[in-house]
Amino acid sequence: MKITIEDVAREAGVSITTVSRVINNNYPVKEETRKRVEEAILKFNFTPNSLARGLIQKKTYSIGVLVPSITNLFFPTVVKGIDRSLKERGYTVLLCDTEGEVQAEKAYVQNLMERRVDGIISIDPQTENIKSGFYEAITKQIPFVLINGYHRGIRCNFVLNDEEMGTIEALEYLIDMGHRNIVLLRGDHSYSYDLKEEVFYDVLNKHNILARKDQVLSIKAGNSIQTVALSTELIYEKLKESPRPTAIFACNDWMATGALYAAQRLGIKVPEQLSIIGYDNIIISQLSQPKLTTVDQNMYKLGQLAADMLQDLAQKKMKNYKKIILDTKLVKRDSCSPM
Amino acid sequence: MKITIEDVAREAGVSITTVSRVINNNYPVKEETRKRVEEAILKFNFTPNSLARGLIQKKTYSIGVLVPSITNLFFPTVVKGIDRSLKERGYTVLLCDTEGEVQAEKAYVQNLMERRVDGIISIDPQTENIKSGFYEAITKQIPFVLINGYHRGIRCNFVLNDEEMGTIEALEYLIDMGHRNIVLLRGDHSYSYDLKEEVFYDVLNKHNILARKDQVLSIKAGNSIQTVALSTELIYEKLKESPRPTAIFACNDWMATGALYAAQRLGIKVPEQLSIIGYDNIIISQLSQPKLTTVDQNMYKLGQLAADMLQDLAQKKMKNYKKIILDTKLVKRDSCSPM
DNA sequence: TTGAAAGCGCTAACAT
DNA sequence: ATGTTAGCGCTTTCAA
Repeated sequence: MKITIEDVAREAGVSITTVSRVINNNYPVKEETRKRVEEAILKFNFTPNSLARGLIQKKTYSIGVLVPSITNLFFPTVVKGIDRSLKERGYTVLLCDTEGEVQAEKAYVQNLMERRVDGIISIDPQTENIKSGFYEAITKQIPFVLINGYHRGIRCNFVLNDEEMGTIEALEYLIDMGHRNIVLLRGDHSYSYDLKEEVFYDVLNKHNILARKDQVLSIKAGNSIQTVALSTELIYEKLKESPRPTAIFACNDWMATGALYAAQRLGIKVPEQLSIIGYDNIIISQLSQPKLTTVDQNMYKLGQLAADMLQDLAQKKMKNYKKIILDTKLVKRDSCSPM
Repeated sequence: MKITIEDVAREAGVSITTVSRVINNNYPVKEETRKRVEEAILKFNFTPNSLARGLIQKKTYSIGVLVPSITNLFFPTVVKGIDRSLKERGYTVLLCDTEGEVQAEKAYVQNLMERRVDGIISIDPQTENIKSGFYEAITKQIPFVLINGYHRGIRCNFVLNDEEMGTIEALEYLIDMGHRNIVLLRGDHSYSYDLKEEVFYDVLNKHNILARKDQVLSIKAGNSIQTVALSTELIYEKLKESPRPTAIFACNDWMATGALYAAQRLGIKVPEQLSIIGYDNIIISQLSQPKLTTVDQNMYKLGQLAADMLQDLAQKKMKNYKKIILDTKLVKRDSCSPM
């Protein structure tokens, strides 16, 4: 049988109240009594039951984190940011890998609420669950923060990357270097890709560059190792065209890597004959040769800020819905050069 | 105020027991009554408190997972394996990132025990905590499984990679291809590196190849993006020697990538003039050109098996300490060739 | 400085 | 098929 506070109290010859006070160190206890209690705790190897405590205090010192997939290179860093920020305050993370499924996401949230977590963070949530009002409803029930994802007119707390600015900056960097024939490489469907494509047309227009539909290329699997091969093929064909594009803006670093390989296969020199720019600044962007110029999302900070916001929410420091928009940063490495 | 089972009972005009029965669906309830209860639950948006349930049932449907660092490319896949296996049974993962610190590891375990998790899995734990008997003690208190790490004569449950066999297979693959001047590239300190170095000497001896000390190269930061640059430098110098090594066995894929870059910088063709073999089969091994031949650790399966073992432990299906040793597999790609 | 007792929200005997 | 009641292990008034 598991040792309880009562066993300890009996052993030490005090009441359970006193034992509780020793454990929590929240009320005066005579030094001698404390010593006796501590000895009993050690003797029995007593481990307080935090379920019982949570039941009373209505606080579990745990928070739920939803991720589409923990094996995606993007998310572990965000989780780490959350973890580091929360750990200092004694919180533990319940990790929920939704596999990007709408239903799983909802089920996990329900599960977390039953577990009475003190808050929930959802990273890159399914657009459907945002638009349907599901997350708006959750926001009314529990401290809740969304990282990235669709957010137009949504009454939730967000920590966002400024994907718009990031995209603009990257494109104008290319344009400033004289590039006019720029290809946008994107994935199949996601709010983020749509946004970038919109911005792509806007920026080109603004600079009086004609943007043709066939400059936008889209691949199926957008965010995994397969993306590299798919991108390689698509860009390989594209680079055979004449006139040849002089720059490629890839919606993430996998795609950029694929584009790089396509160029190398064709003997096209990067960056001399072709500039490539990625997005996300995941670890592989530092691994290719040349290293990829890319847009840094500051994933770690994203997590940190979300965790901090959750704390504010829990302490009712926030009255309204808040959106924090985080600056992106163009990381200039070796895959871009002037015409 | 939070809704409780009592509010629901009152609303539905039944006892709390009946509500409990509807929620858990574990005793017969008249169809009409059930309907009334369900309506009340919906009306109040009632979410059962799993802390209260856990307190009674002495079961939380949660397990703790310790990782040295979730941003290390190796661990997310293991975690995913655990998660997938446990999710089916309704378990949730408490993720604990120890940053590879001995004390943090112990503190997390204590924390998890207070939370009354149903079991704990520790991935690549600190050798010190194994040798000190800390984990042996834990094993007596709660279902507990270690993934990898030191295990000689330790009374704990293990799921292990057969690093010994993996190393032998890799080295003999090189030797069979005629290589005699082989370099071992390893990290600073870790049980795993020591083991591989031991095996290295053994295998070379067995094949009557003289193994000199200066064929073993060691770098500080062994398992991150920095490893690449460090390995590049070290191997760059080594490859300038004469006679030049014809093959490199790297203790992980970061190191192998670094070695590959060193060769490329010197204009040495891989695999024609130099064979390189990695270890782990993390995602970057598929990204380099040529793709790396490497030893697959089957990280996903490692996680799955640990989760399964935990279940057996919880159901007392296991009487003794068990060690599962998982086969590694040599993944032949494009970085090795005969002399 | 310490203790007695109520109760957190639920499940599980036991009754009916 | 449903209800009554006794806890699960702890914290927190309230009293001494």
